[in-house]
Amino acid sequence: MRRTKKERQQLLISTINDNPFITDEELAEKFQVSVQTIRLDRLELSIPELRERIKTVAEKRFDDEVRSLPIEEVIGEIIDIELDQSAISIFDVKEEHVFQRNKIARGHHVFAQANSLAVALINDELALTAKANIHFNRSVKLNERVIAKARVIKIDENALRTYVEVTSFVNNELVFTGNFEMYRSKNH
Amino acid sequence: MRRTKKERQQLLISTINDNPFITDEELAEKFQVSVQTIRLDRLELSIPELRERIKTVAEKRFDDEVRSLPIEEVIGEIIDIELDQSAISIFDVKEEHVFQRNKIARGHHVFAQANSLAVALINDELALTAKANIHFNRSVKLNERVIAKARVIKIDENALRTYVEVTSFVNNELVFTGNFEMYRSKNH
DNA sequence: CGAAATCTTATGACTAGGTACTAAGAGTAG
DNA sequence: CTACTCTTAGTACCTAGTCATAAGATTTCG
Repeated sequence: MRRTKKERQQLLISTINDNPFITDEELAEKFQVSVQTIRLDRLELSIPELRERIKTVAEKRFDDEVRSLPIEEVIGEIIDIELDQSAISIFDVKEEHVFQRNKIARGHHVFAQANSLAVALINDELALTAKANIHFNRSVKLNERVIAKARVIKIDENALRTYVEVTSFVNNELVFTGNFEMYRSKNH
Repeated sequence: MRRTKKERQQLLISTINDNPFITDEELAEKFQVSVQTIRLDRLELSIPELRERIKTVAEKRFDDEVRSLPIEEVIGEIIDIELDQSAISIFDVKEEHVFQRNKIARGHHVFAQANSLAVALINDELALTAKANIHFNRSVKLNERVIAKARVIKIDENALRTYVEVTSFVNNELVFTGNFEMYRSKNH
């Protein structure tokens, strides 16, 4: 035995882990044992065969793609609204909204909450965002609840524009401010 | 012939495209032709076999993970990137991204593409949006393809800020511009 | 030391999901 | 009717395995 069985199996785990695309034959070559030994090792360690490993990696990617695509219709739940005046929504930050690495919410979700609240506030069937000036005051983390408050600042009947200010808080701490210039299709 | 060859092959392409995990046998069943016909079709269309397809999907995921930002955290598909310099992504507007009434893309999706591109561009493990100034020039509609181009304008080493400009186009027509002030954790 | 236990290797039969090639029948257009 | 395309069938072969059995090699223990 060049290495003990235990040593080899430990190495096998980490080897496959950082390259799931390796075949039993390559592993046998690498560890200078027979292919059968590698197969027994995999059996003992419950490591699936190459093709299954690849499939798992591929499926994971596929799931991620499907999951990351749709941002729901309205981001956050509107709990109070007075058209053309003010509105409030809450948004709970979950796993799917944060960067895996540091559990900080991706900016576009916080923006999306504010933006969709601004859209909802406009009493018009066609409300679009024309411009926005936004500011992320502090980062929002996993499991925090963001409360966004939107307020109409000005309505410009001629230019068909409505100006909305949105401020978002976590525990009364300001995390985001945004000034939205919204387009509307009809005079009010 | 239940369908013409052309029709079948077109359907084959899209079927495999949205489920690369389907076998020839399942395809044969689906199109009510023999397995051999499916194989001839794949040969003509240069569509690789199931295992190769799965492998490609898996490898793509693997490659992406190695890069500075995992793919599932990006809205749109990054097709070109030079860290700290420029990047390009494409985003196809689908049903789930538009207002039901008028089939216009919700602003936050266009923003999300631009914002996540700006994040990806920063060569740092912690890149966050601090501020943004955005402008929606014209509305984006269902089935349009948005091409976002991001460019680093300035890097402020002291303030740990990187300024990124993103311009998004549909058929060479400007639909969105955004100026992002990005926070980074480390000096470059 | 020798038997028992563990570890390693070999062998054979079988599998999925194919490729590559040959052959033949069906349907259609000129 | 012939020529051609399209479809189906069948064979041999491939990879990267599984599963089961058997036997050799090595280590451990009494």
